[in-house]
Amino acid sequence: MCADKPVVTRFAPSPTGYLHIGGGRTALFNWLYARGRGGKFLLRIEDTDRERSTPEATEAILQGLRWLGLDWDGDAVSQFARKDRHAEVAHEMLARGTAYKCFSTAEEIAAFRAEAEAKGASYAVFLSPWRDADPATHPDAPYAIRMRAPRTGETLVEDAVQGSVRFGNDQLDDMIVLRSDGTPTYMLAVVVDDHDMGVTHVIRGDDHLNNAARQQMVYDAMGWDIPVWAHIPLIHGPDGKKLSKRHGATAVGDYQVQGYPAAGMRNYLARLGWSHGDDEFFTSAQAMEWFDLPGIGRSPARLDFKKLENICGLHIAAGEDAALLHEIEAYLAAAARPALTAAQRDLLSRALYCVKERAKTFPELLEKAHFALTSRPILADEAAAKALDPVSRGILKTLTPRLQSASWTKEDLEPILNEIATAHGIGFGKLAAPLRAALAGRSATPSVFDMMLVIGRDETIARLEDAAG
RNA sequence: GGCCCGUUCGUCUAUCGGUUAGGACACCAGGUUUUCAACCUGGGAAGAGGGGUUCGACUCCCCUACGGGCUGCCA
Repeated sequence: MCADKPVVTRFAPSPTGYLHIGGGRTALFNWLYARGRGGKFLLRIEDTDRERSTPEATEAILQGLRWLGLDWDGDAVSQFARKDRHAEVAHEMLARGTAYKCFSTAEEIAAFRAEAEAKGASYAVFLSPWRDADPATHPDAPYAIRMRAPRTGETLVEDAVQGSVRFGNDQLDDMIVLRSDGTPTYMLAVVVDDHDMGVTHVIRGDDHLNNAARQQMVYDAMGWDIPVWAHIPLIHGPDGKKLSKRHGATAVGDYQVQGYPAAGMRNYLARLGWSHGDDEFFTSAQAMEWFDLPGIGRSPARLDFKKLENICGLHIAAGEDAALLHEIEAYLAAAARPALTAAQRDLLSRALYCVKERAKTFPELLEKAHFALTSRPILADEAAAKALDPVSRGILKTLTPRLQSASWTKEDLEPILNEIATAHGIGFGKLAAPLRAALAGRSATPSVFDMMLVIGRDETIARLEDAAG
């Protein structure tokens, strides 16, 4: 264990697709843990599978991390680029006698497994005949390097989340560390890289819990310190099944396109499988301060979009205007929606105060801010059009002259509108509906006063005259 | 098949042997209201099942059921 050294964590995705939301949470946990302790958060791209790894996928992953605001220290490490070092370690294991050359072919192994299965064997651990072979009998043929794993006893994995987990060594085979083509396997590469990168805490999905036992054997074989393990449960879909495409958004990028704020995403994801008492709504700074391994739960969590939206709404409402504007523009670009014009940008920033508390996502915020972003003539949607009946239009007509001379403050506008309503024997609500329709072309908008203040007197009067006809 | 992990309201979770099992989201009913959002009040809602251990188990142990993971010259 190396618990007292400065913390170094890492996120190690394989670039075979987009950044999965579960991967995003794993990255978040590593980031929080390191950042909260003044440690380092490293990124390593596990691209040793040349068939499936693509540069596009790598870029998609980096993009997802950037959007989530998870910054890593130094440059992302390419695992593939380190293959010579992996091979070097494999040969060192050979020299130490903790690994051996295995000349069994893939066909022989497949045949062994088929036979074992046919006999209904309880397990099919392949025992290489070369483990104890005399080197003099080695053929002049390609060979894989297998680790000489202990055959008896057990391997104890001390996990910060799962507790002490024991594995019978008879369940673990002599895994291959270097393939016959000289390339390293994942089991070797992770260990070598984590060791060389000085990783002290391995926080990853619990699908790797079993792997930890075998990886420990490599650490032992090389005499290296074993990191603190923390295997976190996977995220499931709303139905409790493993999260897959049919659940909708599985990629981090999908959430950006749907307009969720990154701060809300971090908050929600942090709360999924981790808790700090009853705290639900918090900033990333607080999360860094609070995040700890014992707070991580042991059972898989389901995605709950309603709660995600709720948390996101709170973050939008609490957001600082300039930052929100920035993020909204990034959202527009990501969602391939038209960018804001300079005028729209200005209007939106003035409207933010009255729309940010009423939206859970950016598209919703934009819809609420429609009155500020649109321009004459205002097209009323179906519901709004109904509010503009002849009677209402007549009332609007009597309103405009009164607005010409009003000082443009809520204090002054409020009595005027109330007077008009009373004069026509209607409640304020009956007046607000056509006003909303005339000003925004919508039936759900911010307060009519706020809209008037944001777009100003001239625009207000022009829109009312348009609607009054 | 074998090995490993998990199981508290619908969902996320608190509880680390003694609580009327708490909070949040969602839901329902009221309230406020200028629509939406927000907000306020109230409500229903949980320890998978069975054995132990203990004065006392959600909490510790065992079994079963269910869910998940691993079992590759993939990562």
